[in-house]
Amino acid sequence: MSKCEQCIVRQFNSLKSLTRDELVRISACKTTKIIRKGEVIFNEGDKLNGVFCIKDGICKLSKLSENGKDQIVKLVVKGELLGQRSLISDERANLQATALNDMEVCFIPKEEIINDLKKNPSFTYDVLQKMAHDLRDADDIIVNMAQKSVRQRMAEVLVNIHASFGTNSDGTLSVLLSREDFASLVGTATESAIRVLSQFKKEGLISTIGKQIKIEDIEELKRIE
Amino acid sequence: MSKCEQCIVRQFNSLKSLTRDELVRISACKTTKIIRKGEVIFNEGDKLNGVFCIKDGICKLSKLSENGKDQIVKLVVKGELLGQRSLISDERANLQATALNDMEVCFIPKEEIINDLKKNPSFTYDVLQKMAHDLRDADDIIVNMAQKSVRQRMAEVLVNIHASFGTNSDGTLSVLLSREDFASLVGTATESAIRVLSQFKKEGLISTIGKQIKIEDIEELKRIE
DNA sequence: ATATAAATATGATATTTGTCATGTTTTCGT
DNA sequence: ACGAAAACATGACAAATATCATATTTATAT
Repeated sequence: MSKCEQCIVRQFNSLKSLTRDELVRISACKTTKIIRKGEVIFNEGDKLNGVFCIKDGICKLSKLSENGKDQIVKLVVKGELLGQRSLISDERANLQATALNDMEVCFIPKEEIINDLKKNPSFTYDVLQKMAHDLRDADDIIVNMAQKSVRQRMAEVLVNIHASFGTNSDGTLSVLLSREDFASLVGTATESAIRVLSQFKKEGLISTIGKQIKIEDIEELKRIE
Repeated sequence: MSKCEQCIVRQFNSLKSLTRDELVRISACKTTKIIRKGEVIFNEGDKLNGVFCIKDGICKLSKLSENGKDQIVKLVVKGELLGQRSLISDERANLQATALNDMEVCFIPKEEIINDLKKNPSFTYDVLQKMAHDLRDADDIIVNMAQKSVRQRMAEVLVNIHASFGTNSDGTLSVLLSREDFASLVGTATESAIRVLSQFKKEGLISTIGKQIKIEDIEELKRIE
């Protein structure tokens, strides 16, 4: 099995602040899992007994609303940790995590990592900074959801995905989402999401290759505010 | 000047995890301010050189959207800290803080507290737990904003204010908000907020004494989901 | 390869919400 | 106590969005 000390993914998340000894210990008890596209990593209400370090792939964090629709709260990619909020609050998961493509994740048991959180201040501070950043993002999303139109939110979602996750060699967005996922990110009905995307296409802001989306005029998309 | 070591408010926030020595040091350099209702404590984009500990009163954290409307993200009351997120991220304030009634706050300079944050793991862990909790709340608000109607959101706002901040002796909500503030919490136009509140009144879910609101049927309000 | 299911797309219509206009009530400074 | 300003309230209408119906295209299992 691969070792955490040598894992490049670590550089992108808070685990980089662990000491060599801590890493060796964690490496010894972690388990690696392959998760197929569409599989649920954990569900709302699940008791998480540790955190997941995403070695490869991407997933969505979503929550089911009373109206029966799923709302995506965040996309989490290779390099990031999953489940740390629940671990820290010592609560059951508030969100569901679902793989958007095939993933490879390492599971680190709670007991191993919670100790480091309480003893290694630079690790804790790193996790704290990450969470402060997530909170800022969440606040901004609240304002957008409350004050912007579906068209504006869709434009922002496209720009953000482009900025955060980049493109394939043909210029299409590297994260492949269904129209339903787009709707769930924007917070609208699937039909409305499809309509807005069709409109963007007509206006030459995006183009499509199959279900892949390519951004053609990012400046104009950013101007939709 | 009053001393942090003896301040009861401390028990309600992360400062409770500081050692006696740390408290004495902080107490010596803090400054106490009176802030009048309606006054801005800090603005979006301000560089915060410390955190505020709210000794008395309540304020709103809001953000101006491009459409010119303010969105309230959170209400912060007596006992809580203000500005900790910006401090940790080392960024300018993302939100504006405005007093909703007369307040008394203590300002603790950044240099004094950041050191404790990096050296005292139990303090850091406490701040981390607080932030994890805020993040969960924010995620839930995102889902509500995206998926629920104005009527549902208003009902939730009323129930939450009732639960979090309680009532006066006559049963009216202890936090007095303008209709505009209600609109800004719900994420809707002021007129729409007024209309929904009028409707609730007609239905006997709430009653009003002047601009004070009294919840008459909380179970039915909770059922509006 | 083909049947079947799922995802995408679009029109018609209903519902929700925002905007503008206007009137009433409350608050506040002098 | 009084007048001006702000906050509250409500109607009429416009705009945004959801819902339902129904094609069409694409993916999937056998």
